[in-house]
Amino acid sequence: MSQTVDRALSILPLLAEGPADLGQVADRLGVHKSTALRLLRTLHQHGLVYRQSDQRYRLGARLFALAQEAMDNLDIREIAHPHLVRLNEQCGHTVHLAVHEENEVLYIDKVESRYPVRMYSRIGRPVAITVAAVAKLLLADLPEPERRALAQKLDYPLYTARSTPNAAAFLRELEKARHQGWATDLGGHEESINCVAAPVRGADGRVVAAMSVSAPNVVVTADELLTLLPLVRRTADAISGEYSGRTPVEESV
Amino acid sequence: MSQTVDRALSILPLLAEGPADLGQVADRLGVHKSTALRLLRTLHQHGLVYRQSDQRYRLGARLFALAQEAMDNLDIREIAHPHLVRLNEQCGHTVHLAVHEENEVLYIDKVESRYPVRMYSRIGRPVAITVAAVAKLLLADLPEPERRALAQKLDYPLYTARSTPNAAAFLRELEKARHQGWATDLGGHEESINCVAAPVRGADGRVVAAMSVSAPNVVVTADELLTLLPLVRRTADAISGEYSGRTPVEESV
DNA sequence: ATGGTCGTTGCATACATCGCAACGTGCCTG
DNA sequence: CAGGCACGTTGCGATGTATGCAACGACCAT
Repeated sequence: MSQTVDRALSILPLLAEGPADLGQVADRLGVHKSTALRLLRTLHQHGLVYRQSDQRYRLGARLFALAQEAMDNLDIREIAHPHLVRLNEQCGHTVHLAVHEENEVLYIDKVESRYPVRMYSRIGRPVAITVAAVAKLLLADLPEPERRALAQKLDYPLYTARSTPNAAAFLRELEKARHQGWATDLGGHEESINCVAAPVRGADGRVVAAMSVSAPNVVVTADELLTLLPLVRRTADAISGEYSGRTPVEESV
Repeated sequence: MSQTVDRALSILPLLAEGPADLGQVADRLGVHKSTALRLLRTLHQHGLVYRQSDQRYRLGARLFALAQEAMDNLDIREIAHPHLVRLNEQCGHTVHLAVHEENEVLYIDKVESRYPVRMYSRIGRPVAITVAAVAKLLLADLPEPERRALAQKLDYPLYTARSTPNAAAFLRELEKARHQGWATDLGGHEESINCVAAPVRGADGRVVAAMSVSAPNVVVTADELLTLLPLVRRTADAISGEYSGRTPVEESV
């Protein structure tokens, strides 16, 4: 809608691929160098890009701060977190919390028992939307026409032999998740990883987030993981209750 | 430099404070509603802002993805990470990695033994620049005039009685760090927390990052923590060697 | 019903952005 | 060492674009 801003913002994903110099930026934007320079300078002033010692530009530090603050503003995360921790203590497996936004599903929290160190590598990253259990729950709650439209637009990469192959299969998965009130991903993303997920609902009953427990085959079989389903659902319901204000934030009675 | 982009980008920190509606954004920008609307729409198209169900705007998901990718592009982090983990295994305390950028110092990695879950709450956040041990090392490496100029510009909040009180004291701290080749923060940020830090240098000898080990008084005294200094310095030197290409990425012989 | 608030649209004007061309600087080459 | 090349930078005039206005429509509360 606004040409100048549009161009300026297009620089960001471009720099996300790696540092670039003025000429490269100008070329890829299809504008004159002087134009690119002015845009980059403005981005620089706001800290969104950084000029490293070799004069090339890369994404700047302010992005981190903004992303942080954006997270802090997601109150669902704050409410859910202690529940996720408790669930993790009970079952020992990796616990995820995800939300849906603009045709993307992304993890906004994660508690991992075994490899705590690698946490940050996933939070904030878009999820494999066609196979992840949490994605199925979040998208299943969309109005039917939107669901169909989205299903058509998506790609269906075959991560494994059990990945959702196409739109029709995906819509069936969503329908199933919708009726069950929970969902699974059995080796659809990575061969040896299974997930069980349950939805978190707001006061109006709409799904606002989804949480899942994931574990590799070598630790527990898919069947064993499914025995955790009641626990996962109870946890999700507890979060729902607190989020929608039904459960007046009590100190765990 | 570019009015339109400048205005658009000013919206981001504004929304970082919390969701806002069109009118609020327009007011705080000092522009007409229709102008703010177009800017917000452009930001929206790029996923930087999100319109929640109550029609208010907040920061969007793309910010997470961008911040992620920005991190991935910091190759110092990738190189350093295994070293941080090893150090953490050896001493058990929290290990930080920080860089300096645009008069800010920020953590870009952290390994924490006891509370892995809260990791994300700090990575990406600016550091208390006047007291943190890593900040002293990073800023000590600046050319003298820049150092003075920066020291004057800073605020010196008294987090504790041992916080650096003013520019003069800060410059003395930097000088000390410069000569020693390491630095400490003994209760300058939080009364009961001590840190020991060492610099990571590039091929040209300039400080490109700094790492630290932090521990609360109740676990180890400041003196005990200081006994870790040789280990911390060795680790930092190992990272320096690998980063500057001196140590050809060997599989730990 | 009705006043008020808020988001949205079309439009004419003013102004900010754009591309151009020229300059400066550093680097490599002949 | 001179010359050429590549790159970032600056000033400027023409054009296109962003701007604010005013009017509309939806929604809520009184």
